[in-house]
Amino acid sequence: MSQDLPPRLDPRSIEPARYRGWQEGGYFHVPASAVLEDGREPYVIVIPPPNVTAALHMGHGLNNTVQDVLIRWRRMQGRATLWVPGTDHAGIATQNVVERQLAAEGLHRDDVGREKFVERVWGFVTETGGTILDQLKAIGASCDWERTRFTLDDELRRAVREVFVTLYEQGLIYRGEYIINWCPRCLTALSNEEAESEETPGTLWHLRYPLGEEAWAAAEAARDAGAEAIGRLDDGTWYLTVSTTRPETMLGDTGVAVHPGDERYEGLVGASVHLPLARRPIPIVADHHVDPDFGSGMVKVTPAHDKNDFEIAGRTGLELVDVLTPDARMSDAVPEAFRGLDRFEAREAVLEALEDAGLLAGTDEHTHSVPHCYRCGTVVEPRLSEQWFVSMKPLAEPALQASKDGTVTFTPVHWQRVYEHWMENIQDWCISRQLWWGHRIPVWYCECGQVIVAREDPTACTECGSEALEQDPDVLDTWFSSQLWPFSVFGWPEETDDLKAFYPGHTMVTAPEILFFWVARMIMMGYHFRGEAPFADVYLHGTVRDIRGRKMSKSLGNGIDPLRVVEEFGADAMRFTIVSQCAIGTDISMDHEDVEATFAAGRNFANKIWNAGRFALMSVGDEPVRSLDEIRGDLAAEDRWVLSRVARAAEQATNGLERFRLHEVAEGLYHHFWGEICDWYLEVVKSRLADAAEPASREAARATLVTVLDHALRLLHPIVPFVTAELWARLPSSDGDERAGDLIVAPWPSGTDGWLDEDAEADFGAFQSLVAETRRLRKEYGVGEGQRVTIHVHGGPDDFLAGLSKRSAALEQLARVDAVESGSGVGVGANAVLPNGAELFLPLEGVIDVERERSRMAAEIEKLEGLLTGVRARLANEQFVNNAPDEVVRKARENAAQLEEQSSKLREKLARLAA
RNA sequence: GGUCGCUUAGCUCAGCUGGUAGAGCGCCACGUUCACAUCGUGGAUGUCGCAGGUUCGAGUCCUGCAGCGACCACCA
Repeated sequence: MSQDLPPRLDPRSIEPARYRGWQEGGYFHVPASAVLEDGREPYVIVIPPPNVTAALHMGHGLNNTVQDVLIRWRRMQGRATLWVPGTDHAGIATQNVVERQLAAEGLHRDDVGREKFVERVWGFVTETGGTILDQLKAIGASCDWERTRFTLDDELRRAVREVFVTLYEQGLIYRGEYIINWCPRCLTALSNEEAESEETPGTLWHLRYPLGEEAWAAAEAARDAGAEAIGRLDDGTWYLTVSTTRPETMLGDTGVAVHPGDERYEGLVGASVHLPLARRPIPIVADHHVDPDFGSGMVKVTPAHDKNDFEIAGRTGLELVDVLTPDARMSDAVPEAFRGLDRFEAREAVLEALEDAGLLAGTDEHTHSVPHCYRCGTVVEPRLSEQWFVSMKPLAEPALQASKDGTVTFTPVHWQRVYEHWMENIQDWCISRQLWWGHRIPVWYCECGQVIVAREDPTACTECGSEALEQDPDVLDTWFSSQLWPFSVFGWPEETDDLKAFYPGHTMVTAPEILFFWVARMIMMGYHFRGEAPFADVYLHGTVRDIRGRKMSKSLGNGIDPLRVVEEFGADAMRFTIVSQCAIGTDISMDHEDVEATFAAGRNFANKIWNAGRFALMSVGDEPVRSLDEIRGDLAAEDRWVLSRVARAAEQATNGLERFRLHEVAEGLYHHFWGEICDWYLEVVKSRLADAAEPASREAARATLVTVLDHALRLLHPIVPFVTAELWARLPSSDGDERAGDLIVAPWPSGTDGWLDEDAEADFGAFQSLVAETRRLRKEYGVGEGQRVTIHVHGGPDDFLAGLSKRSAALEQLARVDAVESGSGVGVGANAVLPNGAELFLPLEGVIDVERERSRMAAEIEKLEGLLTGVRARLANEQFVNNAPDEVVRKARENAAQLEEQSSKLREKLARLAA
């Protein structure tokens, strides 16, 4: 059966079928009873749910490969292993997609109305949503698909309601009018996390605000005391200077603030300022927030459009004037000339008007960070608005503690501090969104003024009995439902068996970008509603970047489609490539312009596994092999060596997986398999596997080879599941040791410590260096591959030479040595000293044409010397050294040094040949 | 502005608690005898960012400097 394996691995012909086999075998599914009744230890990962409309990209490839590696490993360890898949409804993102579709038809969401719009989104999501989960199957993700969840499932709606209402009842959710981040394009409030700041070079404009006459005397005194912000216009009016990066908001100024201790402006507090353009009087107030040392020490206060100003207003009683409409145009609160202007047009218009009035004092270059909507990139506007908030401080406490006492760990550990810093400075969370797609806020308003917050939709007012209830039009931030994911997927608030069995989970694998959006909030919710953290370890992997270090993205066109990679090179190749780059704390870089080069390592390795397996299967045949215990006495040194290496590989892999050092695991196993099993063991053991070989030795070799391959395939399976499973299924069984049905549930290698054999390792290591030195000498003296040689060995450990005689076949195979003789050897030849002290002599008389080799070398030396003489002559020429460009002289010197070295090496070689 | 990180072979990066510099890809040469040319064998290439310090010994620890980056906050 193994004979029909093709010499080249064709992933397409094995991967899909193998995956189907796993699914049909039910290997991905684990029932709660496995934990609750059978007492198996669970291992649970909940997937970071991709956006329901997303298409698989390399970021998902990375994220899910890592999860699958961990899942497969734990499953093999015998844990009741569960990976829960699902998707996120992704409020803004999904709504934007459908709105764009509507726009293509010339429609706006208002044209179709809320109900129809939501229907349409559902249609879209039902039709195209979830394809990403199918795409995950192509990369081998062993999720329990029977448990697939969607954040808008009825079950999860119930969880959201329960959490909202409970938090409300506990006073942790409240509604109020505050400055929030507003996206004028998405027309919704955003959380602080959703407003991404970006360093932007901009301008700081200095504006002059005329003072009321009653303040002129104080102004003059302030000016005389050195207050540069105070001045006098041509018409004699006294003014003060304030600065802003958003001049259009000056129309909404309702005051000017100074620091209460600022002596310069003491007499001005309480005075009035004539707000230009708006032609309103506004007062000067004192507030601690103002930094007297920054700028003029005077701040214009725009309470409806700035968070700090809003707080100043709250303390000083300044009015609130909202000068912007939701889509960021100037509102009716401003003079007619500006009404309806877009905020940026208004900026120009305001500046022009101020300039005309002689009230623009000047400008400065000013780089500051400007918040942008994380979904559409529009500049976010701080805006006064009535929204729902979660009071975070009380929730953060246990979640912070969990990090500090190690209940929850972070890898890389660096993120622990970032997490803690954020938790310590946590701010309330604005959770209402002015969208239609999402979890509707479970709050109803009655005309009598009653506010009803309820788990079930109410039919009548609890106060007046009226049935005319209006539900709050807003929906919740997407992350409000995502944060419940670790328990909502198990049916919470029902106390289900799943919940009992699988909560808390174990590992959270995700990207650092959503540490605050999601991870932190899951931990808080876990503590608040379940009394414990939803997972013990947070593994934060890097970002997938292109060769120039740019994040892969659709808009940059620098992405690599994982499905294309699977199609061309196989899922194993992609997984191995990803995992081998997965060093802790580093990003993954891939060249989108040379996809083949990027995945070559993985593809080649998968093919190597395939061929090594193919060869081993052919050599071993179908007959069952003995157990190792049975043939222990017949084991050759190389058998004991390779088993010892297997034991080390297993230990190293387990250790690496436990610490999320996936890159080390991949690299270690790669070397073990390719560098030890393929390059050495298979080559050494070839002759013993031949039909003509001595039977006891052959049986020992067969048993060892099957054991080694069995273990190697198990160790590699989490990373490259397909090719390993394909081969493993074909391994002959060993007597009295029935294999599990499929590699996916074969036991993870452990307890191989008994195979460690330092003597065997030292002994085989000496043999390896002998082979390596022999090969090197052959190459160096041009002894062709077809030419058999005799080598002489003497010195070194006593049994070294004796051991070699048993390996004549291996020496023949590895180094084309047909005889080993003891003693130092005589005549013309090459020699080398091995690390163990033994001396190796390779006679060359009669092997190569020594005279010809000598004259070839001599000729080469002559040629080098000729070149060297030329270069030296040039360097000796002062004119050349003085006049030629430095670069040229430097190169000549380097060249000379190089030639000298080459020539002296060759002379040495010639001398040895002569000896 | 605060915090943290990075700087090692042409490229992408490993190097845990200090002990003779590593991998993959790429490059050069040779090789198809029976697992694999998606292969084998051999080879070349590094003042481990710069400057000091601790040490018998520093890529690894300390200090300073330079360059790059991340996260957070934000003063108008």
